[in-house]
Amino acid sequence: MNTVISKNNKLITKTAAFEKESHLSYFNIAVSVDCVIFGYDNDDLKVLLIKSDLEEYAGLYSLLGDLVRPDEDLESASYRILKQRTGLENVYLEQVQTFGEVDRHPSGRVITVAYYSLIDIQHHDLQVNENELGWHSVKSIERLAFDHKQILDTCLQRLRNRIVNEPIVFHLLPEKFTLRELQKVYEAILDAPLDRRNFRKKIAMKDWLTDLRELETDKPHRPGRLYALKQEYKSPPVIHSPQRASGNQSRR
Amino acid sequence: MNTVISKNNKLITKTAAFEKESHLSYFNIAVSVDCVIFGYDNDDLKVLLIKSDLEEYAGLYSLLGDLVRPDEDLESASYRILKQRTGLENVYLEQVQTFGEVDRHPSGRVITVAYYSLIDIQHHDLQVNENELGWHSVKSIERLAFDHKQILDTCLQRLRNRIVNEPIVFHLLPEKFTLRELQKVYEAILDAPLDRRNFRKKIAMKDWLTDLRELETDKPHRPGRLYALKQEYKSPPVIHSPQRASGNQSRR
DNA sequence: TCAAAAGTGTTTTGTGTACACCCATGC
DNA sequence: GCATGGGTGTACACAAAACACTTTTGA
Repeated sequence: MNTVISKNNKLITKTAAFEKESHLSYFNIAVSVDCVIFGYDNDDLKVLLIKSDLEEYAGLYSLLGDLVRPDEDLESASYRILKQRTGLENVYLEQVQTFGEVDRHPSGRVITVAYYSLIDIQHHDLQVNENELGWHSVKSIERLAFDHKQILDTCLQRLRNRIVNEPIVFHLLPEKFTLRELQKVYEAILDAPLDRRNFRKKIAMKDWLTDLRELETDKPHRPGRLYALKQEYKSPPVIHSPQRASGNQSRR
Repeated sequence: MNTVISKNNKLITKTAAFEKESHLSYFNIAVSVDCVIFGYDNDDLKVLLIKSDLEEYAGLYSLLGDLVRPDEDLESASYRILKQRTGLENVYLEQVQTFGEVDRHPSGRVITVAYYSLIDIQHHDLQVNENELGWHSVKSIERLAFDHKQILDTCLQRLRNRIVNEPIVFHLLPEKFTLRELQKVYEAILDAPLDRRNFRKKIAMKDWLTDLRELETDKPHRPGRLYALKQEYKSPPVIHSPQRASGNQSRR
């Protein structure tokens, strides 16, 4: 934005300071971030929710979010929430969409920037159950506080689109995993069964994995090979969620 | 729609009221929308820009944007800008991403929600040139005020992804058009040449068009057939930009 | 020896891509 | 009759999808 149109439509050059003064009255919209924190456990895609503390939504759960502070970036706010709630620092985070309907929040005008995040549910040291914070099966969720059901649906759809071409589901898994485990993650996210041979072929083509030449243990059946994501794809978390083209472009 | 919540609104419980009070100091982030308004003319993708009126960015152009008012939705703000600047009301609009770095705006903390829009450049009745408002070839743009170059790039990437599967480029064209004109729009957006026969085959497969059984006129060569987008795809503008799956899903 | 899952290939179908010739029109 | 773009089909390569049997392990 540059600009408010002056009444007489003249081009007025002004300093930023002046502009700030003249628009102080607009500075009364709050900005929050809401994080859809996905985890995977027991062949099931989960999301981290907390009991809403607003009476308007008594009994309903909501996503984890907080107001953005004036001196913090949107991503920083999301990482702050993730750290607070899960104790994790290096997580995958992607901005999805901003929800800003006038009446979406009963406390006043709050627009919220939605992020989703993928974490290894086994691996965090979070304070689940404190404040009725806990994991919920995504499929079973029917209502949430605010417009959070819509936000969840939007983020889930984005996740489904992303996993096809981007090596990100690995954030949900431990370091070492079998192809069966990987397939089950995909099936849980897509909520659809996949053909085993075709799945393995497709994953092999992506060339994302290293064969660790180890076998899983303590399974009551033939053990599977263990794989890990190749180092080059273990990128640091995405700081500024980029647009990704649907094909063809370079990889860092 | 309710607007700003009054201080003594009964619906606000202690908790909500307390939350608002305790966070009043956070209510000083401004929210803006910025619109990347695309047009198509002379085989070239254009974007509508205005000379920045901030001294910090003297001489640079910027996107069209404005602060969001406390009582207006994000989309409403975008439509307001579009109406103001182009006179058009029923335009295609899609939310893309929100940019919120602390220091992205010299006037203070302003986070901005980026939208892109597609309009028929011939058809609007806009006040171009007033305030140095005008169309610029997207390819030629090297710098913009603020982070607007990044916003433009992000929106362009989104547009490129969308046009493959969604019948939206038609918003850039007049009602009737030939397949050559359509192909040129795709080439301009994708910035790549396309094979004519393959292009026609692909468009035919989409089944988006009606053959009007008319020919273009006044061309110094064999006239092409005129087509129009099928009525069922002439959807009203997208109010709340949805997530679209990348494949496989049903078509209305 | 049984239960459970691992591992593996071939065929068919559809899609993407490369490529060349004749046709209709205005000038 | 020539310049300009309109209109069309085929062959190949590759990816997606359907589909079944043998192997390995622990209990």
